[in-house]
Amino acid sequence: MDVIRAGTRLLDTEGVEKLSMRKLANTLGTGSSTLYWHVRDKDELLLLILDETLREVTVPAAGTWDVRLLETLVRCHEALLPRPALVDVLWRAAWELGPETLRVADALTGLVAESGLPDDEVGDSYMALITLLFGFVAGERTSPGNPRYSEARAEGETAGSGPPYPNLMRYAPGAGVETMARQFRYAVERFITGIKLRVAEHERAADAPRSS
Amino acid sequence: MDVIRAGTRLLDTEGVEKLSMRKLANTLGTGSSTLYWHVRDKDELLLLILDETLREVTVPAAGTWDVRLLETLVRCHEALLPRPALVDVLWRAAWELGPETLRVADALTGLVAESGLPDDEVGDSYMALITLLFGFVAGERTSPGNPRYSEARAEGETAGSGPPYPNLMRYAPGAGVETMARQFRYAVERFITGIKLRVAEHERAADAPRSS
DNA sequence: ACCTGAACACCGTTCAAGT
DNA sequence: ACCTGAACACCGTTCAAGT
Repeated sequence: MDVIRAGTRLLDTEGVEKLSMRKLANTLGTGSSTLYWHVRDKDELLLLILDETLREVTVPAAGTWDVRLLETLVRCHEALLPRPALVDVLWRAAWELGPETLRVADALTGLVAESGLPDDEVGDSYMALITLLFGFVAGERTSPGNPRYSEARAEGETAGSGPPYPNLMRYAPGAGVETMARQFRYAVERFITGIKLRVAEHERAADAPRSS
Repeated sequence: MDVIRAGTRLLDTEGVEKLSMRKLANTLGTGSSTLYWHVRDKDELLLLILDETLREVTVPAAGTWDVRLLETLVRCHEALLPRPALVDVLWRAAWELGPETLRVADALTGLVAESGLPDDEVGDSYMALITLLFGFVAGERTSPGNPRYSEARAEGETAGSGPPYPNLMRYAPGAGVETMARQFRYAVERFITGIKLRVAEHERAADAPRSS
């Protein structure tokens, strides 16, 4: 009666919309009420699955903060991508998270702090980075490869007198999982660059405090 | 029988979890089946509400691309924040969006393109920015001010031998809507800085093509 | 300590039937 | 063209009762 293992398998094979307490109970050969002895409610079940999912995420020990930060975030992205529904748990649970989740969160915060950013900006940058992570994962919740873009493009072009949304037509990216991974990496890289420049700004202000 | 107006009011007064087709029909004094003559399904209803919500977002005409981009994103954030559930529509609908939504999306893409980024990076940067937008809005879906953090902090400190998650304890930001707005602005500012540095990199490579 | 059946209070959507 | 009632196929959760 390993509820979280069965739940994980159901999540992986069928997707979230199929993961109901009743269906889960069914695969275990019982009624749904039985589950509530093993787990407080559905939220707790998903939270436990989330924590198990993040167990595999290790934090590189060597290297500069920027590459370790990028690498850790990419590993989180890879871990969450097969189960994108779990980001909703992260958003919902706010602070009541499992130990593995908190471990990764703490490590990410520490890496951001290593950048040399002033203390009061570490939280903001951490927040921005996990928001990118959650957002890029969330975008995968309902798009299993979705090729709807080409339809939209075709529609736009047939509507005469030029495409009504020229910038979207011209620059809109494709879909696909390898694209998403690249886009996430690109986003984090640009943001980390932004952090570095911010740190340099602060250092310049500290070196020559009376020049401005 | 203005379904989208009634739906919007229900969404604003009661929240998404209360916005069901049955309850909405109830406030209109009919059965839920009646709604399906006016609207294809619940998704279309939310999509129409989303488009109406984004109508108020205007794009500043004057100024450099960076401040116009930041300002437009902040306006989107302000518009969506009272109805955070609508970001799920954006993620779900992929490309079948309303005209107002596409207008704003096209404007944002155009502003990113103005940065001077190479064409193949415009889409990636646009994606990153709307992911930040969606993510920061999504974070508000279930946290109406949530002050859970102080509890977690207290719990951590009483657990003896120092806090188990030192970085989280030290740098974790507070909650509150004014904080979220500031955090979003901070995130976009850092990312735009990252874009600028990227553009400079490309320009340097173009000016001295045989130096590397 | 663990499991059961039945019930409560909901959902979105469809569809034949009415006016 | 617009609305109705009844039904279908679901949800999460509770709770007295069993072993």
